[in-house]
Amino acid sequence: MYIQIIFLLHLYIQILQTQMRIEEIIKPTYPMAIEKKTLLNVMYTQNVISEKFNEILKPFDLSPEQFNVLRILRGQKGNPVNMCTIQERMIAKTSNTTRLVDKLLLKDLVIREICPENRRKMEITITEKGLQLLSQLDPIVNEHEETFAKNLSISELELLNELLEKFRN
Amino acid sequence: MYIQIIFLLHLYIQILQTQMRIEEIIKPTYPMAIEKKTLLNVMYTQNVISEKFNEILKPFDLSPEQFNVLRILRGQKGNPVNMCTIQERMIAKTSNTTRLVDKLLLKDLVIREICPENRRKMEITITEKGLQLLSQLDPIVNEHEETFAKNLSISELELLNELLEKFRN
DNA sequence: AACAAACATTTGTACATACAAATAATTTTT
DNA sequence: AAAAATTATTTGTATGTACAAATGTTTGTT
Repeated sequence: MYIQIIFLLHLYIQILQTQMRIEEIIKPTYPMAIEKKTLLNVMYTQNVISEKFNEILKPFDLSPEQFNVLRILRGQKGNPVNMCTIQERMIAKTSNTTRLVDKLLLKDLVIREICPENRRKMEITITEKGLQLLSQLDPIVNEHEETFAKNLSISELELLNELLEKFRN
Repeated sequence: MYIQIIFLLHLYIQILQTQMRIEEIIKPTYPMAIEKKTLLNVMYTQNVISEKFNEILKPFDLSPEQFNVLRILRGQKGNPVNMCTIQERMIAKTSNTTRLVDKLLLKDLVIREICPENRRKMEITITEKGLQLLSQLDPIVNEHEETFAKNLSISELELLNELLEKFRN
């Protein structure tokens, strides 16, 4: 099954930096159906991207989710953002914005205040320290994104986008 | 950033079943660079696949990881598998096979015995109940995998695989 | 045989997801 | 104005990941 194989693949991520076809990585005993193989390939590719992104954030002591919240806050250009807005921007399913923001508070990356107009609401603002951290990360994150695309031409990238959009219905 | 946007997209998964381009989903204020867009598209597509797979498993009270372990055990055709083999097949990084197997034990889907030849080792075997659960899931999981591919021709699928392999280096 | 090293698994901790329930403030209804 | 409904956030619980340390067993060395 693909989940099973996906994780098997993890083994190889650190070892192999060269381009490999999915069969070379998972070495199935029987030839895999193209349908299954494609699904696997999407899963695996996302995995590689996430792995690298985690490595980028690790030295900055940020989780991808914390980074995510900081980016949302910066996007508001200094205006405070309340919890439910952050939540909406992150996921439909109620993840735990409260606890994420707690962690950011401990690191002095954000400020949390009660909204004077509506005391149910909280106003979260990114601090100068938070902004500095993000600007430190900006070039690294941009480089990360561009690295993946560099092996494909513009028209190949466009084609890949089209195929992915068709694939997921 | 893509993580930020990826989760935003979640909002739309339940609402939209029709084919959409990535820009229509995330509605960026400025046109997104094709490099960033492609990365996003991979992340989002994996997300859609995982979501659907979770939904499939939920009525069976199985997590993807638990399903994964059961599949590994079935693959051994009745032979017991020890913890480190399961661990290897799942991930390089030491995830928590012990606690995953604990959960499966509670549901009587597996048996855990001390290996008589080497008392450090544990022998994990899938039970009849576990096998029955998997065979119930088989057609649903297969259908799930094939659904995604059905909008693409064989040559498009092959092309998608090639592009993904190039993309991740 | 005793000690160290290696191996297999378990346990602990911090953090994240997913979901449900609780709490508190505000708005709507009667 | 009081009760009900809605809204915003927090808290709780179960589960999973990621990583480090602890435990128990076997193997290798002297």
